[in-house]
Amino acid sequence: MKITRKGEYAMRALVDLAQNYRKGLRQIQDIVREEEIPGKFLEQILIILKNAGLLQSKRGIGGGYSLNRPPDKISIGEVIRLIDGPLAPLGCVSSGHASCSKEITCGIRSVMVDVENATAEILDRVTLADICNRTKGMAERRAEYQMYYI
Amino acid sequence: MKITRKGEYAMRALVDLAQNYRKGLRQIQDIVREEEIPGKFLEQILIILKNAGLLQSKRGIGGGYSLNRPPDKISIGEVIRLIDGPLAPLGCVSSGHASCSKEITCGIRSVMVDVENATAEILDRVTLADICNRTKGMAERRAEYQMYYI
DNA sequence: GAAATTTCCGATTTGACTTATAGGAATACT
DNA sequence: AGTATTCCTATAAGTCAAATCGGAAATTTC
Repeated sequence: MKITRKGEYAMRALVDLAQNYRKGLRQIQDIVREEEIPGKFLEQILIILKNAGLLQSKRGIGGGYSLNRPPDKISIGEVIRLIDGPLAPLGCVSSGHASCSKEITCGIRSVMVDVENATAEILDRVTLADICNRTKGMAERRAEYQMYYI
Repeated sequence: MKITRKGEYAMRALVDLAQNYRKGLRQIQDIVREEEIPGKFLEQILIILKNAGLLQSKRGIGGGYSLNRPPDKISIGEVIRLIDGPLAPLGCVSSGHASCSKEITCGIRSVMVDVENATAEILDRVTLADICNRTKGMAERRAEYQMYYI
């Protein structure tokens, strides 16, 4: 599995929206300014997220985006699968893929299934809310360090 | 982390060589025939593996390749890192990468570090010998199933 | 209802990288 | 000498991610 820039942008945007949950609608340009993501590219991404039911949107003046579920109900795994596809590092692992000539007896494949499961175990458990907390915790610890340094 | 075709070919070739460990040298064409890998492409891959010390080679008539270490001393992780690069699913996770603007406080990054560690945990532990055993075990179980089916 | 703002949509371009091929040089055996 | 094999470099071809462009549809404001 590879997380593309698209997937990274999606996560960053969602974390941004999670940090602003219940503060009304947030416009693309707000996110662009904060996260330094190409606007037109982000546009496409947000539409995907919206069509998948993760976001809610409104057009026109005063419009924008907001999370359609609480931040603790959206996992990173869900996002990455939506944007970048299956978590498996090898194509033949994903179901419905029949290219592997010796699929049934392929030992390599079975290892990659293990990797996929281990990855899913993590990414399906971590939510946007967790990311916010981690980020916050890190910022605080960093502030402490700065204190000592002075 | 994404495993490219190149990486997959490398693993397949190495497993092939592991299955023929201590049976003398094996030529590119032997592997090509068995594994259905483009010959000239495989050539480049084997050279990389050789230069990294995984393989031993000999030119001319009767030449070929063989593992330079026992199959249980070569891990899949070592191979993938060599061919396809770092195991992290996100660029900013790999050491020496300074592009992430908010690197220190980036919660996403810390999750990806977890994924990288979990992946490495598996891939660095599984060796070519393990793959051979898994493949063998699967083939046997498959044979049993065939028996019942008749 | 006209104008302004914002999301929505599709096509297209650009660039980088993976995949593969081509041609020959170096080496080793018979 | 001749043949078989690995080794090396260049380059073509194909694929896909990343980004841009231009405009359509919806919503609010005046």
